[in-house]
Amino acid sequence: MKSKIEILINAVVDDYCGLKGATKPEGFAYDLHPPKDSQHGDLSCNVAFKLAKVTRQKPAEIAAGLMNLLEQKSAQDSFVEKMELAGGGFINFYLTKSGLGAVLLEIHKQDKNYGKSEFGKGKKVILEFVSANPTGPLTIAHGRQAAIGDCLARILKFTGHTVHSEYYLNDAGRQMRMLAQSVWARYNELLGMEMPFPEDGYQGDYVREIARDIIEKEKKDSLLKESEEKAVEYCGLYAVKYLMGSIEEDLAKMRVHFDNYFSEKTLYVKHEVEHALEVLKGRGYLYESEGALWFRSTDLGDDKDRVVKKSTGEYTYLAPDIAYHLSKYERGYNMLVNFWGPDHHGYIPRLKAACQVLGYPPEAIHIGTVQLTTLFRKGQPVRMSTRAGEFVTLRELYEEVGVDAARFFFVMRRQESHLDFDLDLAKEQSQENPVYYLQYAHARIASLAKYAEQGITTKVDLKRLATPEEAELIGCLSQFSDYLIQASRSTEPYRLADYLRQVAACFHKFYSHHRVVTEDQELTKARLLLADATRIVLRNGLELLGISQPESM
RNA sequence: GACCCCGUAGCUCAGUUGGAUAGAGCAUCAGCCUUCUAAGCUGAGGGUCGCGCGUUCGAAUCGCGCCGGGGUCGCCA
Repeated sequence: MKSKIEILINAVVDDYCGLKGATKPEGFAYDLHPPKDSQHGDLSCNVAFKLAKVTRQKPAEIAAGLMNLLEQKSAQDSFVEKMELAGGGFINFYLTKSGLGAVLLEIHKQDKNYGKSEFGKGKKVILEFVSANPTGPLTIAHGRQAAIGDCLARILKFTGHTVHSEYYLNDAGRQMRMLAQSVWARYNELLGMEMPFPEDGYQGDYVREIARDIIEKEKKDSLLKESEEKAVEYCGLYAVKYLMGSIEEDLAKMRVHFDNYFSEKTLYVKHEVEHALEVLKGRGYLYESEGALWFRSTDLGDDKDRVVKKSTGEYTYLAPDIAYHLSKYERGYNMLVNFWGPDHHGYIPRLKAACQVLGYPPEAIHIGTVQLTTLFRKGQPVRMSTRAGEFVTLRELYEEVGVDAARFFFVMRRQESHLDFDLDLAKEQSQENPVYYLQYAHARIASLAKYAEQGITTKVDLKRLATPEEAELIGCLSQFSDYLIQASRSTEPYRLADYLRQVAACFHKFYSHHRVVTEDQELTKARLLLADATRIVLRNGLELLGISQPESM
């Protein structure tokens, strides 16, 4: 219904501008959505306010002019009950009951596709997230990034983007060497050899487990016969394989999907780092100073130029990263989304600068951080320390609270905000737990199915859905696609979680005010259709969040 | 010192990118199950949207300046 009114308004705006001799600016936009207060109709439009700047008139005056034109055009339409001027320039639409309820037929028809859009048509997105170094198990922080990234991937696909999700695997560099040496040291230790543990080595128990694994499953003590260089290299490769196996298992359990794991090492092997620096050089963004190579990132908004190749001849972390992003560009992706930990915050300007040199327009680059999570137990923060090797892993978390609760809690807040994660609440099967609130609504509806003897039918009299609770619920359901587009545009999946809570709230309210199944067969059919439409929205939405949709609870 | 993020009810947070009288949940208090799932619903109390200017038809939202909290600033990764 909304789209029909939108078409109407667009036509009228054009006419009106023509009448006033004004030109509608490029990208002219206005709002049309259900107002907060249902007294203001079913759909409220602020187009007159927006036009005020164009025609330089008072909003109320414009609104009156638009109303005239609207009345002429919509005389033959049956879905608008009445239109009203209000609030100094708002145009409010009151839909007929069948006009309002028409969305239910649409939902029923589209079913699994309801909410899809072509918003992202033509956008090929490469979505990079988690990218945790394979130097230990995934932590809570990675868990949040994983949940948010995966939800966004699902949402972007649903709104018409082509999406490729990727994990950048840092399998080269200093941290890898350190890991290899740590494992090698533990290997020696387990075999009773004297060997000092590296100063900045990884202390966690898992390092010893990897060493033990090598001894038991692979090499026994044969590494001792190799040269140290070879032995350490072997330990490194084995450790990465071992840890990535564990990481991939965690991600699979969390229902997080990656289309690809991109190895940093291949960038060196294929000389893509040199290639990337050549590209920078060719475009005039590279210079030499103090024996090092610098990227002139200040030209593109960074506050300092950055070294890409040290005077020692080694690359900095930035060099392979530029090469990686060049690969993204060369693989044809025209939109970049990266989720990083908050510690990488200061790194964003330089990479954005690099991406612009590589060919991305600024508006195609979405690099954001996901803030940390603090776990709470019995009202007290759970202490986590990576250094001491005694941190709460992602695995411990989802084994304790379950994947549904973990995913929901991780995405329910704006990712730029710090998250307080209440473990007791997430486990509690009670009214306080927000994830159950949604699932409960779904289960309640599912239990109604047995009352629909011949199934859900669309041959219903929509006029029977006449109460405020029904109108509110229908209005809410009709906005699904809007919220998904918003979530896509802002790359913020929490907006979907928030919307679904609204849907559930509207449904619970409707359900407790009115009986669905009554003696009145016509009313029953109409309400069953409404309930089923709600089920479809909840199911599609929960699926996008990667949360199960129980039939009973 | 520079830059970034945050500041909304006692607590945790929304607020549809500038729209109408700022909303939820928790907590507190008072109610609702012989009828479809009470993991739910209804009602009450609770606010200088950190402070001050400005931009305009209109500001919690945008700009500038303060105050308060957090973070980042390596030829580390």
